[in-house]
Amino acid sequence: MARAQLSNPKKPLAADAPVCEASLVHLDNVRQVQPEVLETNQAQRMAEFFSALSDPHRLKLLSALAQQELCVCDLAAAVKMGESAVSHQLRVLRSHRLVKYRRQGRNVYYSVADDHVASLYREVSEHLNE
Amino acid sequence: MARAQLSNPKKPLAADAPVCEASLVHLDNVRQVQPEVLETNQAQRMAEFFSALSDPHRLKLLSALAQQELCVCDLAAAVKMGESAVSHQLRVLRSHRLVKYRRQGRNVYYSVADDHVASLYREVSEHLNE
DNA sequence: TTCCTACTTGCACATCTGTTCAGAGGGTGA
DNA sequence: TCACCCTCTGAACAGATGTGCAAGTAGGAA
Repeated sequence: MARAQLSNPKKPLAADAPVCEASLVHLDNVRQVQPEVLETNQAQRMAEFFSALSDPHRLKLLSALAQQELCVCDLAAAVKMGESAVSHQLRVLRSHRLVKYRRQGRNVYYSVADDHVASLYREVSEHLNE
Repeated sequence: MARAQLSNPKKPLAADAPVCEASLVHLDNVRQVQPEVLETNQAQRMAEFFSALSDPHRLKLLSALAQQELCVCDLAAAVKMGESAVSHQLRVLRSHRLVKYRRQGRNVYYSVADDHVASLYREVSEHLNE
């Protein structure tokens, strides 16, 4: 998942330190933009979310689950992965609430958690197909 | 970026091989879902795109650029990163067409490339704030 | 109970990622 | 031309990720 390397100890850069060695030129820009920069916590959460979607196998799993509820071994067969790998990846999706699951007898059935995934999917497809 | 480990040589799994050792139970499901599973190439592309957004620093950079066009050293100051690191990350964003840039004198000014990013941002915020 | 099946988890390993450092462009102005 | 500034790039490193294996858990059947 996304790394927890948010605090960069090097280059502390006081709030009004000069930028680019000699440039007072752009200091205004920096001051203007800085308060609008995504907060570290939120950036971290968002990065972790995107990170959950940043693996082709997980995307395949989601696309399969978007069709219908499936148990782990069916998923493994559908996307041609080992069951262990599927289980590992489902845990990632689960932890980001991208899928939900229910146990029925010996099987665990997974399905997509909500509609945001579908919207995201559409957005990205659009971007990629330009 | 996302790994290029899409072809898994283990567990080849012929199209109509039995699933879950003994289960003819779910074979129908697998057959039904399999053709709808995201194609490997597209899954790969999509994963790489999400991967570009899966780093908190890159998200911060984008949020800064969403405010206004900025040169590299201003960006570095705004998100408190080293300039080299910023340059490396901008390359990632650039290669996924999330930002565009123009050279003006000694500076290179970056800005967000299109509106999809904003939409994505909204979608994800919504999901995360539930 | 015991066995079997479906799934999960811990570990080790190979691979990938993001950072810093050092140095190389590329452009400006003297 | 040169010196300087801004930016980019390659190498090396630490840390993270995904996989298979092997062991473990949970539910159902005998």
